[in-house]
Amino acid sequence: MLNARIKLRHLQAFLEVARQRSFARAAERLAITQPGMSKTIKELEEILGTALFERTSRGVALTQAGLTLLRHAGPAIRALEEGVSALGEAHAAVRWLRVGALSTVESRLLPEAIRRWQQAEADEAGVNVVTGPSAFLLSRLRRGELDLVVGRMTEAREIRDLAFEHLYYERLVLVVRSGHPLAGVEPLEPPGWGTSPGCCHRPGPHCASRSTASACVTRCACRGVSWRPCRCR
DNA sequence: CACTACATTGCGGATTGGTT
DNA sequence: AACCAATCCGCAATGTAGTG
Repeated sequence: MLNARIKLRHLQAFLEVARQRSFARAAERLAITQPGMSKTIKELEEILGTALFERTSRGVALTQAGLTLLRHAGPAIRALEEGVSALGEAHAAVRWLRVGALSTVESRLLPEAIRRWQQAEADEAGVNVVTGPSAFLLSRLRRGELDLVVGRMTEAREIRDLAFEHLYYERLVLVVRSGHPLAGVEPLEPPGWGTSPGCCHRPGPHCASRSTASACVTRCACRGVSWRPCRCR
């Protein structure tokens, strides 16, 4: 239980002195007198029963106890400030739409979509965009940390219990080396790939595109195309 | 030794908060 | 509402240590 004698002013004074390394400068920053600052710190030290600063003729330095308090008081005060700030935003009725998007979506589709949405909404709602792999975005969506995700269709298991809507088709581009039999073949449709061995990114521990690879293999197999997933370097 | 920069102490008025 | 103790904070004086 926090000692009831410890007030917010004590912690604010402590943090400012720790920042400024000087009672006088900290007092100036907080708009109190230097003796007032000295007393406030002394009170806090008496309450805690330990010295927080080493006094020198040229200022002050944190003691080990001061460092320990700083590690906890700093985040605590910041959390409090953020809480008060959040209440202020809620009071001002600021709405935020939290959108998860793949990097390709973020740069191409999203800017125009956000512009249209804000025009349609005609209010002060803001948009907070988070990018990352599908699995990461979907996990945040499930935890309620995102309002919606714009990404690729993925395995049914990952989108189970989620409402989704098909937005668009994405054009895929086949890239081959110079001199490859498929280079210059036009139009290049899957049946025309013949028996050419293919290379497809195989998901590893660093990659979450398992669904992309498996879908690729499945679709090619349906068209009688030999398609061997391998790890590209 | 004088000056400067800093912290500490004592005092007192104003404010706050709990109790009746 | 009145009372009172605790708290807050400013002013003035004082102490300490580094510097030229």
